[in-house]
Amino acid sequence: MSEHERRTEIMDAVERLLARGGVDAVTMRAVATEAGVSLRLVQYYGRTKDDLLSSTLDRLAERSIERWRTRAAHQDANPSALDEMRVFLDEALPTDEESRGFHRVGVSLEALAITHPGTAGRAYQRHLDGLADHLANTLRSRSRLDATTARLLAMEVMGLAHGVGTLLMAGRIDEREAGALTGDYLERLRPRLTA
Amino acid sequence: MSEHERRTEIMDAVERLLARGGVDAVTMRAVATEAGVSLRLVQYYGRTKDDLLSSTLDRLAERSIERWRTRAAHQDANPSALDEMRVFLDEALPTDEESRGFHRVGVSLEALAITHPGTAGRAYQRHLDGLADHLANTLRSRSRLDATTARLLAMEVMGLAHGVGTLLMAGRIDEREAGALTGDYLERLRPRLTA
DNA sequence: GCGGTGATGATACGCTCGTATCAAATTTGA
DNA sequence: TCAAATTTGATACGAGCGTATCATCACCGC
Repeated sequence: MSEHERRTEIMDAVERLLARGGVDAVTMRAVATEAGVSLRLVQYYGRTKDDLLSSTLDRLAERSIERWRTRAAHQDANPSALDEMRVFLDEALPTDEESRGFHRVGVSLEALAITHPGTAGRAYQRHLDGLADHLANTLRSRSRLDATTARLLAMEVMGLAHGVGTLLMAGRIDEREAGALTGDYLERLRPRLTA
Repeated sequence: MSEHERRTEIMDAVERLLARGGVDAVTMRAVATEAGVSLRLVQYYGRTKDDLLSSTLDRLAERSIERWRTRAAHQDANPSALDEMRVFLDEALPTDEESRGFHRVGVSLEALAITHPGTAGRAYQRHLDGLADHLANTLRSRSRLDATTARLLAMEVMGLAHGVGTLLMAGRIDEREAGALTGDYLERLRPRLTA
């Protein structure tokens, strides 16, 4: 097996552990077991735990942007800004096991970024920045918002998605309520995007 | 010193540690050092770590509701629903060190609730429920929203506050931008609350 | 005065963690 | 082909954790 494949396999194991139990579940030994290799191997490819975590997180950040972009591409050929926001919110809300795993990663990463602003925390900030750029660019190209307003609105939608996602996962609202909530939110947003 | 005072002092130490470094920073030994007592004493009053954490978190949840309510009481004698939401968002956003500590607690608690739905996680859910009830009641008494809509809007505002707070603490937006963001959000909300 | 009951302190145990060490196996290049 | 380099494996080490144990101290009704 090539070096790159091995490394990919190990990072896959890290991702699965992250999605299942958050950042606490990622120990060198757990990664080894999950990947079906020895502890030494995890050390060999990941050098240190921080290295392993932050490279995995970088890969995950790229994937989360890609995920939303490809989903948007499956929509209408020329979706409105409101449509794009709707797709983003639908995609971001943890309604199936995969996106719940995604949200679990995001939340434990968020905690890491805020309480231990080190290597891994920086990966979360890159994640947020990448997502915000994409959202803001989308808004600008599909509405008449200026750059500043678009960026702020992108942040608002991201914040809402994160917060409502947490309420959903904590069982404070159910999936139907989350849909009604975002639907109403988007209706209030409509005049701002079509003006 | 009475039993109750000792217990209070130890819970205070837990709160300070929580605000400073999140839930990871709360170890039995760290609590002992922070409170200036011996490890044995922390065990004596807190029985087990889970007990200590969840009782401290319950106290904190009550305090967070109280905090917002007293702040709202300092406003106009008869504030509108929109005013109340504005006060809540201002209060919830982590703009000073105290509210940043609060947010740090909330975030690491959120992670705990989602990845380890045990004793401590349930305290977070009580926190959310208490806050949501208060917000929804406020909305109902000061607008014409029906109970269902009011509850959903309360959830939306809570979610937004949490998400935007995280963006603020992660340094993705600054305080001025957060103010502009919530200001714009509330303006869009106005017709819904005054209709 | 004093025995007993709760409060306090010092220390130990068993576990898991990240990381280091050392040896064996495998691949590689001239 | 064979020595050097790379890759894999088993195990050890020291630190920090939650918790348990055991001895001492202080108070208080009698």
